[in-house]
Amino acid sequence: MILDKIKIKIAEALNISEDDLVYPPNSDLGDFSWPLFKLSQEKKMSPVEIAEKIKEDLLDRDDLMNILEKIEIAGPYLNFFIKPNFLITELLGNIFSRGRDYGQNSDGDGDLSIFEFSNVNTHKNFHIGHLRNISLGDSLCRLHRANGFNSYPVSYINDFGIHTAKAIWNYKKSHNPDLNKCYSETVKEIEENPDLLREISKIMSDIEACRGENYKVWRKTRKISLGEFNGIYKKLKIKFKKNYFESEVIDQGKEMVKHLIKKRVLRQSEGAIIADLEKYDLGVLPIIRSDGTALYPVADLALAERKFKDFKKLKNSFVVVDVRQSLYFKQLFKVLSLLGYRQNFKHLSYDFITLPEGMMSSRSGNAISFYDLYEKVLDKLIIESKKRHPDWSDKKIKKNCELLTIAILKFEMLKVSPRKIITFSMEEAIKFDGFSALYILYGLVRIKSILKKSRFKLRGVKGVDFSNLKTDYEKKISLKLAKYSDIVKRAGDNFDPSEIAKYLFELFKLFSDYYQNVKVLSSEKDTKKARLIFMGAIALVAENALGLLGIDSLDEI
RNA sequence: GUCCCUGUAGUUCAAUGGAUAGAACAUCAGCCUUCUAAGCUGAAUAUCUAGGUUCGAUUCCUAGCGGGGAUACCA
Repeated sequence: MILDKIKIKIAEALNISEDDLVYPPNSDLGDFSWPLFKLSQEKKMSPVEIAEKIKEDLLDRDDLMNILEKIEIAGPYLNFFIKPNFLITELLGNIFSRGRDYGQNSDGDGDLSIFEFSNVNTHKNFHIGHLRNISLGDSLCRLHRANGFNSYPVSYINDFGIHTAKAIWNYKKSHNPDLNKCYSETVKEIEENPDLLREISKIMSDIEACRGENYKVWRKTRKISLGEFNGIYKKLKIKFKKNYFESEVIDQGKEMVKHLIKKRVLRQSEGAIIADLEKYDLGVLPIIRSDGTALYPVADLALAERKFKDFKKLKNSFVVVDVRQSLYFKQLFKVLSLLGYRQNFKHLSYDFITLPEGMMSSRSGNAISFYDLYEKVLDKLIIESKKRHPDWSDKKIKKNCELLTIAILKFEMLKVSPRKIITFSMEEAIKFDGFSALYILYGLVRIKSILKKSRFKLRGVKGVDFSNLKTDYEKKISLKLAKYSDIVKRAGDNFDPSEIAKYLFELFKLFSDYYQNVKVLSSEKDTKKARLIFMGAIALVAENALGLLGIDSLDEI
């Protein structure tokens, strides 16, 4: 915002587009920079010659020199330095007047968007792959909202597939409440004895027909799974606007399939029902198996229709699912467009989590469960926390560490760009230094501690003299704070929360340096006041940014 | 075979086509009578290969090589 204003002024004075101004790689070089390569070619003059001429002209312009401290020539670049006092005064005024909204924009025009994520399977493990999915989906939804969209999270739970029948087959014998174990045991048995598939098929058709013992067991085990999921959502503080279940849309989906066959969008082939999308270069999408049972798209078609019923005026329907299903969603969206849907469907893909020894899967039973990771991180934090705070009660330590655990886990999932594979190692996961949520929250706690000790109450920033904030640290941090809105925009446009995570880490690296070298509480009266307000601004921006990642801040660590 | 993603330091990741390619981890050496040392400071190491576009390429294009994924009845 403030930087845009300054940028525009400089660009106008130079009679160039503001996009021609870049940020120098190093802040010692300047705050904005104009590379002169193009101009020097056009004019057939050396960049230095041009730079000197332009610099002379600019120095005469009072309107510009009110905001600029100096202009320097560095080789083929013309570098501009903003007056720190001007920057800081404008910036802090802006931050405190916008408050919780600082950094947001209204680009989305309030368009209604929904983000479908979670996509967990009942009767299977909630593993760390789902943690990535949920952390990402939630953050993307928040980011979208910060960019002016009216966005809501919805969940879709697969409680109906053949995997439920497989889990139930073993559960009926073992009564093991660990349903994932039941599932993987059955998978193993089927490998040895493929004839079991007939029994599985019988269970599946009983579930579909809502009849007998199998259906009862399905209800019971489904409830166990959903209870577990809800516990995790609660811990992660994720609230969905709407919860969809495969079992609730499947019938409607079957009706739609009949209709689509009549409309010749779908047809029979090799005993199955398919959507032939060869002419769109999208291959073939199987919809109904040759034994008559439904495949994934049946429910997904109905789900799309359900969404439009529940969310009138829906403009964007986003689905957060891993990258392996890219082709599937292209096919599905094509079928929906053939059906006449004109809204924006988008698959937001991300790469999966692998283990150092290879792929993770519920099938083989080697997936790391959410709770396994959660407990390990929590235990480690509690041990450390007890060492640091012998005076804290066990209850306080536990509560604090639980909040920290969630923050750390979400941050780990979000700090990597969605298109990167995360190779998970438990050893790395329980280290918390460096680029981690703990580093950021720790810095924030230091700020809060200073503010608390100062007993200072902020009553607006109008008329406050910030000219005492003249250290290089303060200028660097101010520039960083000023760039926040650009980051929100970019992260939103790219659907990439890792930009926010990186931003936070960079901001707190600057802060840690500042903290180490500049004292707030012991500084002279007016300087102290200005610095306390400055601390408040950093905390505000940091909490806004953490909010976009779905992370709450703490008062003490 | 075809399509998609990907290749940067010992490892995990950065770098709107621009200046000396940045961090973190690990390793080594320092910093607590001073706002929380889960912190700070300092030290070594890297763009897969070959072309092309450009004043300028880690970034864009082409080919090759390596890794991962998808490719009709798994989800």
